[in-house]
Formats: sequence, structure tokens, C-alpha cells
Amino acid sequence: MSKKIEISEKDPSTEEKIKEAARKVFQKKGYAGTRTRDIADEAGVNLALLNYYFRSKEKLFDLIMGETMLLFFQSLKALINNENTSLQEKMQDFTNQYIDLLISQPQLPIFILNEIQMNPKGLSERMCLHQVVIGSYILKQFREDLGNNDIPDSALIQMIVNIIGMLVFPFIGKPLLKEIFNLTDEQFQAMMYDRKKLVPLWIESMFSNPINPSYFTLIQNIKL
Amino acid sequence: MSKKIEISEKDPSTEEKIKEAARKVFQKKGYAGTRTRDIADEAGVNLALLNYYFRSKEKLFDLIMGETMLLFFQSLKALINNENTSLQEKMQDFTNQYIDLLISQPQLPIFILNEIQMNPKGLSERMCLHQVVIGSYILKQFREDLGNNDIPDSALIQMIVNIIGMLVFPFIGKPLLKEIFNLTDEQFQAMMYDRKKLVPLWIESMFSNPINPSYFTLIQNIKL
DNA sequence: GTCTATATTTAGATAGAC
DNA sequence: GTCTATCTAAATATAGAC
Repeated sequence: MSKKIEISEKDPSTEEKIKEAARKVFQKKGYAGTRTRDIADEAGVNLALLNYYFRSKEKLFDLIMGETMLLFFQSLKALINNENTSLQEKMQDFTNQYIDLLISQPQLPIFILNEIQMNPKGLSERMCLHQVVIGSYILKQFREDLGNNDIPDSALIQMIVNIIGMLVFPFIGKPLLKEIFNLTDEQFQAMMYDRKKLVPLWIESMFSNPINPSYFTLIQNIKL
Repeated sequence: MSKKIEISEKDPSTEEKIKEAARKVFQKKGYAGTRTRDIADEAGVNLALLNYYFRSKEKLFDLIMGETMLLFFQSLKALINNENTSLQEKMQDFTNQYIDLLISQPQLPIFILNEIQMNPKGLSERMCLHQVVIGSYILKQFREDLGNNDIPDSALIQMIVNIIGMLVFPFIGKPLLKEIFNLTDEQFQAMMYDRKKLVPLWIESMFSNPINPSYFTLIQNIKL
């Protein structure tokens, strides 16, 4: 509390070292699986300093998780509300942005999804994800692209799920895919770079194919 | 060890009650997040009985995880080696089977993927996933369908990742999707049933679109 | 087989010297 | 701000009565 921003930025402050280590260990092992001692070791600092700087394991986790969610979702907001790009351009931007992010931090999706599973209301609500997505400009563009009237909202959601899945799933499944296909980290990464070109094509072909409204359960009547 | 199979199958034996409870709690909270007390409570039995029957938390977990992996992957093996079904039929079978399984146990994918992340070699190796997939009949069918020669193996993997992702990702993302789109469990489930018809269509359109080999990083030279 | 009581181990947090 | 030593709480595991 009485702590101010460090004046010099030579090498990372102890506080910063701990945060960096915490991010890494929490992402790898999850909250329950992480020992505070692991974080201290990873940071190369004394265990007692964690409590000195962050009060408790839980507070440290909340801090990291908040920052992580922000990193993951904030860039999205500007992108999906940009009124100057076409749907196709947005898909390409989206793809580039997320694949680059996830190549640098592959554990991000499973980390976030685990947290949301443990605590569904908590953080997703704080990010106002529902409002952000529902009120977005991209949603209008999606509707127009699909022909507006006769396609139910559930069809839209199905498409969006596929798009997010194509970007995110390979990283969630990374350890499994590496095993199944005997991939090195380099090969996996090269494949993810390829995806920057491929995902927009797959999206395109998904949208250009005619969709039969009868495929969708209309009774449930989902309204966005 | 000295324990034999129960003769009568009236109501679940204590051992079975514990296993069932363990499955449920481990799937929901993960290994580290689970307290043995939670399992005992969930099963409605005394805590000491867990150790009486299963020796330790870890042994109980290994047992559950082994069974879970078997459930998830064994049905796959017969299906992908069936020489009497076309690729299209396989895709439909695959879809039906996995969506039904996952609707009844939505936590399965994230549970398994978490475990593999914590312990990548361990269980996936015991299931021989690499051998099973590489030697499968379906892989030949995929190659034929794609025109055999000029498509690199990495393209095949990309496709397979998409297929698995379309089936599995919605369940991994379920808590997040429910938040974003304000879905009830019933609505989510109805959408997953819709997917039984939709996924094969999307796969079809993905395959029927011409693929340009230049989209793939050939240098990495992945060979299955 | 099941229970109560307890031992053991592990992990988060803090006091107090420097 | 940092460290050592220690406290406390929680969770796993077991001993022994029934």
C-alpha cells in the first residue's frame, strides 16, 4: 500500500520478478496445484517476500488473473467494434492477433477456461463479456453476411464457437497433439503460423456454404 | 488386493460409491483442487474408507483417470479402423458418438486435457495414441480424399485438429459460452444436439474446398 | 467393513532480526 | 526490503476399537 513505483527500471524489481514467476507457475499448474514455494523458487526470491508484497496467495492470483483476462479480452473489444473493416478483414485481424498471442503464451486458453469453470460468474462478469459481445459491431456484420432474416441466432453462435475453436483449440490440445502426431515444439509452432492463412479460408468456406435453417432447433428460441 | 468382485449387485457397493464420487469431484475440481473429504462427503461414506479401499488419493486418481481415458479413447479405435464405412460415414459416427458422450459428461475434455498438460507422457503413452492414430484406416481415407500426393501431412493434421476441435471445444468452452451468450443448460444442450447435423456439413465443406499446398510450411516436413 | 481419534505431512502466513 | 525461523491451519493417512 505504501509502495510507490520504482524510479529506476534497470532490472526487474522483486515485485515484478514475483509477478512474472507467479504468472508462469499459475498458468502451468493452476491455482490449487501451485505452491507458493514454487513461485518463490521460480522468481529466485525468499518465500516471505510473496506475503510482504502481495499479502496472500489468493490476492496474488487474483491480480495475475485479472491482468491475464484483460490481456486476452481487451484487444478483442476494439477489434470487433471497428466500423472501418469488413467482416473478412476482421477475421484476418482476429486470427493474426490471437495466434501471435497464443504462440507466445500457449497456456493462456486452458488457464482462463479452468478459472472460469471454477468460478463462472466471477471474472467473466467483471469483464462484461456478454454486453461487449452482444453490443458489438461485428455481430451486425455477421447477421448481414448470413442473409439476416431466416437464420436463427443459434446459428450465429454456432459459427462463432467454430471460429473461436479453430483459433484456440489447437493450443488447448497442444500437449495431446504433440503426443499423437509426434510433433516438436518447432513443428507445432510452424503449423500455428500456417493457420494464420488457413483459418480465414476455412471461415470463408463455412460462411459461403448455404445453411439450412431446419438444421437448427428453433424451439429453444435463443435471442441475442 | 485381497478384494474380489461383489457377488450381489443390489445397490452400489461402498467401493463403487467412492469411485463414482471421485470421478465427479476430480472432474470438477481437478486433482490438486480436490479434497479427499469432498469425495467422502459426495459418496456419503466415512473418510477413512477411501484409504481402506484405494490406499491413497493418488492411487484413486490414477484409477479414475485410467478408466476415463479408456472411455474417451477406446471407442475411437474401433471406429477409425472400420474398413466398411466411408469417410463421410465415419465423420457422422464420430460426431454422434462424441457429442452424446460429451453431453452426458461435459467436463471430460478439460479434465483429460488438464491431466495431459500436467503429465504429458504418462497416460497418452499408455494408451498408445500415436500408434493407434498413425496406423489407422481412416488416415488412408483422409489422404485419398485430399488427392493423395501433393498435400503435405501437416495439412492432414490441420484438418484433424479442426474436426476434433469442432466436437470438443464447445464443451471445453461451455462455462464461458454460457456467460457470453446467456445460455441455459437446456439451450446449450439443444445446440450441441444441432451439432450432430452441422459438424459433418462443416467438415464436408472444409474438405471440398480446394487447398493450396503453398499455404503450408513445407520446410518442417512433418511425416506421419 | 466401518467408525473415531490421532498421527503425519504439507503449505500458507507471520514475527522479528538484520 | 530481505532473511531465518517458526506458527498455524489444512489435508492426507493410519491405528485401533467396534
